[in-house]
Amino acid sequence: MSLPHAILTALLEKPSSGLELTRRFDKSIGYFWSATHQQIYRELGKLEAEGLIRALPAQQPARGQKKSYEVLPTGRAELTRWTAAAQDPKPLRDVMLLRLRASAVVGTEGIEADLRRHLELHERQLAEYEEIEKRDFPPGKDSTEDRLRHLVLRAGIDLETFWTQWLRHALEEFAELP
Amino acid sequence: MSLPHAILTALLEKPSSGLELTRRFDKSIGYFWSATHQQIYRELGKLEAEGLIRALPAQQPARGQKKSYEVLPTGRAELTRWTAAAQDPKPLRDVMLLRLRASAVVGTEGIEADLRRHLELHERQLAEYEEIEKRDFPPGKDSTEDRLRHLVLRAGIDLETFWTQWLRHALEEFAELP
DNA sequence: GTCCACATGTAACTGGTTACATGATTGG
DNA sequence: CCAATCATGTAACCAGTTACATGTGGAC
Repeated sequence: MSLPHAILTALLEKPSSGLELTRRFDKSIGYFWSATHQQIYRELGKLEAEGLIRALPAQQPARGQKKSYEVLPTGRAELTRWTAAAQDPKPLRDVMLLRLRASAVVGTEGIEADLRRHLELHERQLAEYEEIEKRDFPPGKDSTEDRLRHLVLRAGIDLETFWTQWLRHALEEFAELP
Repeated sequence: MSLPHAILTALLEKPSSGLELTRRFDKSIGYFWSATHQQIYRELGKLEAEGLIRALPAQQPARGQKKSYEVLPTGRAELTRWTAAAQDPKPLRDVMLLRLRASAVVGTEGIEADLRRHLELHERQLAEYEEIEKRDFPPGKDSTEDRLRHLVLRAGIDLETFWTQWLRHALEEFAELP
């Protein structure tokens, strides 16, 4: 039950239409909560039906016509409640680790190339995050909002750093394998 | 499509019944691919229907009777194929980061306590992993299988280390917030 | 007028979660 | 014989994914 709250957050930052939301998810929020346009439209419908958001009065009708939404007070209240409520961290689920474990049983043939490819992907992601940090959080800016957003970006940077380091370590191990 | 391969791996390590698998998932493999007994039974049924595993001939019938499975050659081949095949890393999805981002909009009331709780949980998990490392991977043991399994455990340790450090950093930031 | 990009949606499917049902075995 | 535990399973639901459908408006 997190997608509706991701949408509420995005809409509070700026009222938007479904496609605008999709685009913004591809950027900032999507870095830690991705969503496709189908998911977003479905969820917008539900949120409107529940009275947490409403369509901005402009062009009403349906297909092909842009429809923007804004958050209602009940929606803000729900987001506030959800943000403060305790939630357990989800257990890790990682395919590469599973494959590595499987390779201990069926052999390591072929997996090394994909480890290398993943390393490249994570290096690219890390570079992108560091670019954003340089652009959006130069030293000195420190409103509460900025500090919180910077903290989230920091998690992304540190996570990608972890992966690149671990993947390099893994590749070294592979180089030594008989 | 990873649960069947997680099960194949576990069954190759040791033929087991559904409940035994569930227990072993709660330990080793479940640390990076968790599954409930319902999922496991469903998947065992599918794998048997596809001819990748078979029930060990012992007691046949149904409810209440233990039923153990072993992997057939086709199953091993499928696992080998899957392990070597390239797969893209899944984009990150983390609720706590989303909540932090939301708190930049609706206020930080209440979230700090849960950050603290998560820190404790991750510290406990880290301690557990380090215990396993001390027990199962003392310096010197280094068969290929051991090295691969150690590599996977290392990822768990480094990930939990990342989370504890990041959460401590986050709590320090909160302490400084106006 | 036709094509393409923009924009909103529907439908079917897959995988994971939650709640519950049922039979077998064993210790008291 | 009864309760607890072991063991296998069903059903309903929810969220995310994939494929496709439909309408609008502007560029050429």
